[in-house]
Amino acid sequence: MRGDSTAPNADEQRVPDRAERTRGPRRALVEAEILDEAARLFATRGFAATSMQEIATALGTSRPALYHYFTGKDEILTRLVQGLADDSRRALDQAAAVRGGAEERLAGLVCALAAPIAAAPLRARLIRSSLIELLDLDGQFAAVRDEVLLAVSGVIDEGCESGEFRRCDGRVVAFSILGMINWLAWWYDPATGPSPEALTGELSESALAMVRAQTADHGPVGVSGAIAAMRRDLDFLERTVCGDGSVTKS
Amino acid sequence: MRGDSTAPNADEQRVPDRAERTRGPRRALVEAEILDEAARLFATRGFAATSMQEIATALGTSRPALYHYFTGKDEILTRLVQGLADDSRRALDQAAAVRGGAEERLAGLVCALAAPIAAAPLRARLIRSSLIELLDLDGQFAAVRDEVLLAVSGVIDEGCESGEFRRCDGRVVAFSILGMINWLAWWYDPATGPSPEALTGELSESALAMVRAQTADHGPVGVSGAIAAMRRDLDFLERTVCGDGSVTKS
DNA sequence: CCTACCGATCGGTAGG
DNA sequence: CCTACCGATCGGTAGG
Repeated sequence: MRGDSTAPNADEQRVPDRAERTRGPRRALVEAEILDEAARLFATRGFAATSMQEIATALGTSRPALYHYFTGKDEILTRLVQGLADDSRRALDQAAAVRGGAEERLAGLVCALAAPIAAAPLRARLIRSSLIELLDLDGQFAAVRDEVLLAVSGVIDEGCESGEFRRCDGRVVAFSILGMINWLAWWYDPATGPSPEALTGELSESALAMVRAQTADHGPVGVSGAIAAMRRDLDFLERTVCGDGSVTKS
Repeated sequence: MRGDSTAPNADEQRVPDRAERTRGPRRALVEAEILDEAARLFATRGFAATSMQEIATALGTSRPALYHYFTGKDEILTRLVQGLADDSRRALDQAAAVRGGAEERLAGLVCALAAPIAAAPLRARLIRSSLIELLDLDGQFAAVRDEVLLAVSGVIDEGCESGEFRRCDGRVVAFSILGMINWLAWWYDPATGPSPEALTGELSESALAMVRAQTADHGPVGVSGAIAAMRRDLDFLERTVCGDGSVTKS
């Protein structure tokens, strides 16, 4: 545990923004306002369908004024997505500090990844809805996205081999857990739903239940379930007996 | 039981399209081509960022020609989303025919909901990326979306009360399972990943593990455990496929 | 920070 | 007369 120095809110207060260092606190404040309003509009209307005029009107200012703080619409989106990438990186750092078995480390990952999404669901929606529209961003975000996937699938594979977890396709289950987490952005409302703490607890519990080794008295469900189970077992045997990496499908 | 008339592929062949009935088979074919190309472009570039010219160019035709088949860009998106809504409704019908305990019914729901997404991930992305941009569609899709949520959370609550499932927040877990399923559209590639059948099997297995009431003792692990598990699965398949006589092909 | 204004391009439709 | 299109251009509006 690294303590609360990695908490997003504390971080924003402690480390001065780039804009604050170069142009003063006033500019940083206005930029934050613009980013917040733009995030809300991009998330609800879409990036391409949101005009700079709409952002200006929502802020009670003129459209050209926005160009004093940002070079254009693209830079606003870029800054927003960079903030989301920073959230993911902080979550990885925080989860990497968790010691213990595969269960504890997976729970730490789920909580750390889900917390920033639960804190600002509207912003989190931007990842899927606007990486499409500004293709340059996808390259910037690909690195941290791959790291997240590797972290989750890695701890699942470890738990699989140690026997803590049931035999499963680490990649598919990792995507399933990430889907469970990321989907938060499209349904969770802090105002009407459970508290963020209760939510992250429930999610990590679900993720652990998903992979935890269980007793064998429940047979596989249906023919497809039995075939899927045998396929998992074959994959597991292949990895264990034949070694690692030689026959993996990317 | 409605029988196999609810299978998507069979349905398209058996029941003539609206366009086919009114304007002939030639028109229905062209409309399907336009819809397919538009879905690909909308999913990769976004709805607002895709021009009618891009759709026409990709099809090797002129832009005005598109207006002979559709009144405009909005109608193309509307038709696409209606097709996705129909998929969800067919999935609900198919899952409603499954008899058994909460486990079997939940597995049926997961398989039925995941199958059309696995079959056409690019199309499925439209739900999230373009309901934003055409607000009228959200109202049309809200009904079936609520039905899906109620079906999943309902069967979870039932399993909870009967003791089949662990105590959990049915709403949160339902959204988690739906997130796991819907996220498929953003990572699953039928060309490089597991087969759709293996995938839906894996997903329903994960969903069941997520909610199943668990016991404390762990099953056998390691190579011998995997072999023992496969022997159990083979026995199950033998009983099901050879004993029953009717091999259900899903 | 506004007013004024640009080159480019949008979705949709005319006549033939 | 029908259908299935084409080349050219409409009025508005986008980001900058």
